[in-house]
Order: sequence, then structure tokens, then C-alpha cells
Amino acid sequence: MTRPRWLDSEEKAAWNAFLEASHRVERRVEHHLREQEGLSHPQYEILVRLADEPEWQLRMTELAESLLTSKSGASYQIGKLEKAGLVYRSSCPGDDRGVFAVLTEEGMAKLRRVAPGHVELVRSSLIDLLSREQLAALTDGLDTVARGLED
Amino acid sequence: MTRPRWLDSEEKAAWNAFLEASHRVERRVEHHLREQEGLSHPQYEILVRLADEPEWQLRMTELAESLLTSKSGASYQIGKLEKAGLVYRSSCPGDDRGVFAVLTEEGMAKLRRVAPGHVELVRSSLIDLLSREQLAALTDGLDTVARGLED
DNA sequence: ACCGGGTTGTTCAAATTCGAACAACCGCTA
DNA sequence: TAGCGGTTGTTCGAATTTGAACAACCCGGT
Repeated sequence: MTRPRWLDSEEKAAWNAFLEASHRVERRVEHHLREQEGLSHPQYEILVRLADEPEWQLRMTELAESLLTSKSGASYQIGKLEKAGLVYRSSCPGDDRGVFAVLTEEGMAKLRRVAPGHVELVRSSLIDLLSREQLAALTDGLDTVARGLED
Repeated sequence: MTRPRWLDSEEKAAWNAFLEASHRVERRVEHHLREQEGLSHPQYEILVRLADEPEWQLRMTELAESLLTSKSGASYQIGKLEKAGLVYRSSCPGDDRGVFAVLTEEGMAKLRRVAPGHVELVRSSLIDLLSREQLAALTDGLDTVARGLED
């Protein structure tokens, strides 16, 4: 067992800033969507993912991977959205195991209604807090991290 | 209702990178601590917070605020750690409402045992993925965000 | 000394998350 | 075409989180 390579003060600062910023932002977004729009953040993200697809649909597994969540978690949330009429499940032609989650018109309408407030919140929680240069540098770092942790 | 100030592509990239990086890192850390050390991330953070205090103790409310979690969440996790013998509750002299969460020797020993592996994971999840310059820029941005969202 | 507003920590129900287990299915190979 | 490893989505129980409700307590002004 080699001696641990402890974090120096800059590295500690980086880690703490990362944890604090991500928790604060997540907390804020979750709270806003919940209170103002009656959606959880995962649910909102599902609507966004589906709306981005040409046919407003995604396989359950693809959806779960896109959300970085478990399959059971995706299944649960799709169930909720289905009850709310924002999404429905559709069988997958050519693969009887498969299930598509499909955005309904009502789901798309909901998303359009909610998006402006959400974008405003994203601005006030991240974008508008930083200069253009800070934002670019932040994106660079975060992207490098995200790419480094893929799979 | 004014027209929403939609995000341009750089802003969208920033937001997506933020969400993806924070989810991937959190997921990785949580998984590692759970599997390798038998602690949840919140629990580990509690041990760290307490160990940082001169007397290894914090009031429940302070602890909750430090963790950016709810009071009930802190209470729950302290209950778990108490059962595990890593922490105990102590009444607060001068304030009968107050409760201190106090780190035990065993808790400190556990933290010392777990810390090296955790630090290695923090390195491989964030620190070592970035150059010194990237890390500094990332810290700057994330700190600005965290400060901007305080309270 | 007493009140009234604020604070502290716990408990509760409800919601959410996860992984394991499972049944059903796919596609390739013998 | 029978079989077999791998995939798909759901269900289950366990763990966790949250806000609301609550009881107990603190304190400054009267």
C-alpha cells in the first residue's frame, strides 16, 4: 500500500467547489421545477430528450442511458409521466422486448409551457453568473471530465 | 410575458456539460464508497465535516447546512452512523434544544481507513483528468457559481 | 416573571432511487 | 430448429430524501 497522494489546497478547493456548485444548482433547479411547474428535474429532462428526437420517442434503455440513471428509475418516471398523459408507451416494431416512450402532444405542450421559466432559472443558476470567458473555461473543464468518465 | 432569452449553443453546451459531469462524478463517487467502503457519500461527508472540527462535533443544524441537505436528512444519516458506532449524539450545554453530533474514535479510524481510497477516486474522477490550468479555471467558475447561490 | 415570535431537532408519510431478480425475447451457431 | 449467451423492460424490497407537522426550548420586550 503506497502512501496516498493527498490533495493539495488547490485540488481540495476544486473538489469542494465542484461538490458545492453541483449540489446548489441541482437543489435550486429541482425546487423550482417542483414548485412552479409540478415536474421533477428527471421528468423535465425526459420531456426534453423525447422532444429532441425526430419522432418524439426513445427506447427505454436509450432514455435511461441518456439520463444517466438506472433502467428501473427510467421505468418509474415514465410510469408517472404516462399517468399524467405527457407520455405513452408503445411497443417496438421488430423487437418484442423493446418499448418506446413517446411524447404526447400534451407532453410537448407542457414542455413548451415550462421551458421559459426553466431557462430563466438555468440562467440565474449558472449562465448569468459567469462571464463569457469563465463560461467557456468551465465548459471546457466539465466536458473533459464528462468525456473522461464515459462508460 | 417577455420572450424567453433562450440559450445559445455555447450556453447550452455549458449547461449540458454541467449536468453530465456532476451526475457522472456523483454516481462514481457514490458507487465507489458504497461498494468499497460501506459508506454512502453523505455519510462520508459527515465524517469529514466532523473530523474538521476542533472537538469533532457539530450541531445538527450546522451539519445539515454544511451538507446542503435538509435537517431531517441529516438526522436520518446521523442515526445510521450512530448505530454503526461512528458517531454519537450529545446534548448541548446551554441550549436544551441543541444536539451535537460527535465523531467517535472508531468513526475517526474509519475515516482514516477510507480516505486514501476516496482521494484516489476523487483524483481519477476529476483532478487527474484536468491540467493545472483547467483545474484552476474550473475552480474559479464553480466557486463563482457556488458563491452566487449562497442562501 | 410572562408572552410571542423564532429556533432546534425529530418523526411522519410520500416520493424517488437503486440493484437484483425475473420473464420474455433476440440472434447466432451447431 | 434447438440451444445459448446476451439484451430488454418491469417489479420488488430496501434505502434515502424531502417538507410538513410537531413538541420543546430560547430570548427580548413588557
